Amino acid sequence: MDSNLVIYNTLSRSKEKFEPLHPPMVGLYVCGPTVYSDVHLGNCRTFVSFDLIYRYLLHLGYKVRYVRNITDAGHLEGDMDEGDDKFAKKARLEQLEPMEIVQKYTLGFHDVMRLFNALPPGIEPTATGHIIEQIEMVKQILENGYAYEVNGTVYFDVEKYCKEFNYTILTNRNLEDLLENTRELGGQNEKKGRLDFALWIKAKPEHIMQWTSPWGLGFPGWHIECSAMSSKYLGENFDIHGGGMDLAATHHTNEIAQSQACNHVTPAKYWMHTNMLTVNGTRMSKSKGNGFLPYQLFSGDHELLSRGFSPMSVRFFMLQAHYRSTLDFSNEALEASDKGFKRLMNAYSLLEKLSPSQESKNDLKNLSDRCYAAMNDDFNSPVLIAELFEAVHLINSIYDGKIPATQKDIDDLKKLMNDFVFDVLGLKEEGSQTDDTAKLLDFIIGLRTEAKENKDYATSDKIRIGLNSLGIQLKDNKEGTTWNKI
RNA sequence: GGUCGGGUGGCCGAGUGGCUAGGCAGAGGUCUGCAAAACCUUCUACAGCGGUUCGAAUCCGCUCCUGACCUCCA
Repeated sequence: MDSNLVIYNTLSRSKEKFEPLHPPMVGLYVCGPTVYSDVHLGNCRTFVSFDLIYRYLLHLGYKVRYVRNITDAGHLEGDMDEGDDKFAKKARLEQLEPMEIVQKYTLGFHDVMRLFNALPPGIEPTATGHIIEQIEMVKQILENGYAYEVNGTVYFDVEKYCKEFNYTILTNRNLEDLLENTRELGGQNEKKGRLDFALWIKAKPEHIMQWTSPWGLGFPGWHIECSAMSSKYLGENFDIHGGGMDLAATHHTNEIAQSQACNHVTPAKYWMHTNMLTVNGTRMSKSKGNGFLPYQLFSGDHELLSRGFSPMSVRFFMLQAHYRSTLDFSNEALEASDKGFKRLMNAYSLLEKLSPSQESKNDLKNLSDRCYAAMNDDFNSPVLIAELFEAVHLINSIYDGKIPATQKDIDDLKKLMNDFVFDVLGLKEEGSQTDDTAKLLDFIIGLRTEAKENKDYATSDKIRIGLNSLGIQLKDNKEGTTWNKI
């Protein structure tokens, strides 16, 4: 299990050789979605990025336990002192039970992940299913002296924590600046320090989601759920913790503090953060209202889109950028990716039709090595894709009879494409045709070939153009006519 | 205001001291009844100004522009 994988660790702000704590096991925790509305595309990018990471770790032979939570409780909205729960609020608006909201959007999230061909995590714990664990953790933090209770709410004592630990270790911010510049929250403030955050929040009587605790009826703070669930399933110290970059400064910073205060150990060895998806250079986010919903993208039902794009084209589009770079979203960029993706898949389908030669000068080992080198360099999928287009070029040339290839070359190419296109990048062929369609098309193509042989080009063009308008593209080659969906 | 990132050809995006990815689009050609596809060729950029160096898109400095976080967000 000695891979040459190098991972960028936010903790050190540098690339580090990946050495799991207990090889060949790898513990991977990713902050999942808050299920009070539809996932937007920015969320999807993060989960597609971690799907790539998960898939590559699996491909290398690691036994990965992948945990991704569902936040379905206690996620505060707006001012902390109001103690409003997002689920309860949305429920009032839609006249639904909070758990109906949770169920609806959890199912929607899973549907979208399936469309993007993202592997499901091994464990997908919910915050509401782990109230006891969260309470236990809060109790331990209180016992260790890093928290205090005020009127049924428990706060984490950041200033005390700072005396012993580096609170801003993830983002390297200056503590005094933070103290000076953090917005003073309005209303009567119960907190001792401005940076203190809630571990447990007292619920108002009308609050629907609430649980009994040693501090009365309430609900957990946002940050504690990830700490409780990651340590439950992966241990107090595990390999990789991931999430969107926007979580680093607050959520992950507080997770580290909670784990330190509770278990006296930093939770994860490697912290990985994926960058944002932007629209016209600005971050796509729920609060900005410029987020795309996945179904809008698939159907083309959005003012910025000229048409719909398939989930695999979008996945390919995302993978053409590195996970730590921002990716700007535009109709034009999607068109480009869509064509590139189809070209890649077309080359794959040609693999079955190649005829081998006795000799060749192809160096498939070298190409394969370059593919691994790309992925080993912090999961550099854009470089991997560039290498795969080398393979596309080679396959096309072999098919055209311009470059000879032995049967072994062809087998190696198949393995390369299967390994990287399907297993690692997680792409798949779309719109799989039924046998009936294929038979039908073979019949129609036969008619057209007859027409062509009779030089009845009016009929053959009519068939070609007609099929084209139905989304079937015909291609005349030396050996005959092939077709593919546009 | 503080912290951390960016600015790469028509577009998207890698690279991060010399070998100057890749995709899409554009141009020319081969093939073809036409078309498409494929192949070949071509177009060849690193915000600006200085500096270091034999050599810089890559390192350093300054300037300009821009993004994220600091407040719920992947």
